Amino acid sequence: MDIQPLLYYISNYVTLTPEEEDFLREHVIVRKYLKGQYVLQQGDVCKVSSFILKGCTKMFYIDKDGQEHIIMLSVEDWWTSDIASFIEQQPADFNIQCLEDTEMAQFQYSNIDHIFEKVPKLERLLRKVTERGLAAAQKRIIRNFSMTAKERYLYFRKTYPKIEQRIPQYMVASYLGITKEFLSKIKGQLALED
Amino acid sequence: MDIQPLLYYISNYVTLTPEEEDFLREHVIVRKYLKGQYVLQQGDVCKVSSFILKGCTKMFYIDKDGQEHIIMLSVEDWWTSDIASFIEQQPADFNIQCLEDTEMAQFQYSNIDHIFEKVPKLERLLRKVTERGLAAAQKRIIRNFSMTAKERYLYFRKTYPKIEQRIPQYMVASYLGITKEFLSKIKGQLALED
DNA sequence: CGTCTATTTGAATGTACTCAAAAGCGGTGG
DNA sequence: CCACCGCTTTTGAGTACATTCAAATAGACG
Repeated sequence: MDIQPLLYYISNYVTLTPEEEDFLREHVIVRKYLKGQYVLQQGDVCKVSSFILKGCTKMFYIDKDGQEHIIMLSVEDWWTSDIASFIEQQPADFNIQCLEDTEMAQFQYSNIDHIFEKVPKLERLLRKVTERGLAAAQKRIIRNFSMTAKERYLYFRKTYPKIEQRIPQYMVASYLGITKEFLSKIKGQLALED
Repeated sequence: MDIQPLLYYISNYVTLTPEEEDFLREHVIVRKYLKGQYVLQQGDVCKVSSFILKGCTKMFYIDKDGQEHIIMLSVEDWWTSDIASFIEQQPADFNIQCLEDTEMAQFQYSNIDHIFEKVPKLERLLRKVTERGLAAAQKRIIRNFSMTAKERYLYFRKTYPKIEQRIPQYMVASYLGITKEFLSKIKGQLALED
């Protein structure tokens, strides 16, 4: 598979010349992972920032009690990386694991400055993508503060209907910041209400 | 006051030539606000991204029950803007208000593309700052999921000791996502433990 | 069909919230 | 200097939302 979905995605932000597209093709790595494979493990340095061409991943954190907390669920046309580890090249706090067989286009830390220098439009792209990510993270913080678990679940279901169908329920619970048992009870309640 | 603190801050990320510094000086607005003044109000479009030269601000959201939730507390050398509103030029969900007399260096949406075109290093700067902001926001989401209110308060106190002293306790509570009453009880508990 | 994993259900518990009232604190004016 | 005002913090009782733990049920897959 080639990077067509990435090129199409990029065209929503900036317009690349054919030469720039070729340059990009030569400088990103297309890589396939199997379901269950780790793209990054807590403690390792995050060396790539990945665009998902096909498949699905979770980024999660294991806390001191051994509990898993999902920070982010990513599907096609989303990015995934432990950005703190990537920019500082320090050991990652987070894990990234594939929930399906997954194909990614990966930007490597080792040549990203070179890429940005040759094609400044890509730096613009990454800036804009990161800005959106930050805006989304801030709104998520607010939702976690101002909504009940039930409201957050309904929001999730409405906003990412496709994702809910692709992953087990206990992962949705983890993404929402609640236990799997409580999400089950919420769903039970909602079923009664209809 | 001039933009010296901004220039010094920038030097941690990129190295500007004297000409570029002059260009920057001519293209940012230095603006003073009094304590209590709003930099941005929910519903208005966020037209500037502000670097704090001196003072302190809160960015907050008023939910449907009229409750205030603080997303971000900013002091000297921090940025503040409703980034979602700024990048899309859509009505803001958030308010930004000064907690002290405050001076800011402001980048305007209307000429930011021009600034980035003339001094690409500034686009690099803003990309990096945004990346850090995103990394911090993700870690905050995780803290809210994996720590109790007491642990979050201790983390806040340890990480931002200066900020705690500058703002009323009920705002700290709002930033931590708890009620002012409960934070008071946590502090009572901690006082007993020593 | 059996095994493994995911989901549901229930009882007991805990963390944090609501509401109401009291106490503390800083500034202002008499 | 003290009395009062407004605002912030503290305290307490009752409650709500969500968790823990244990057990039962359901689903997926070989």
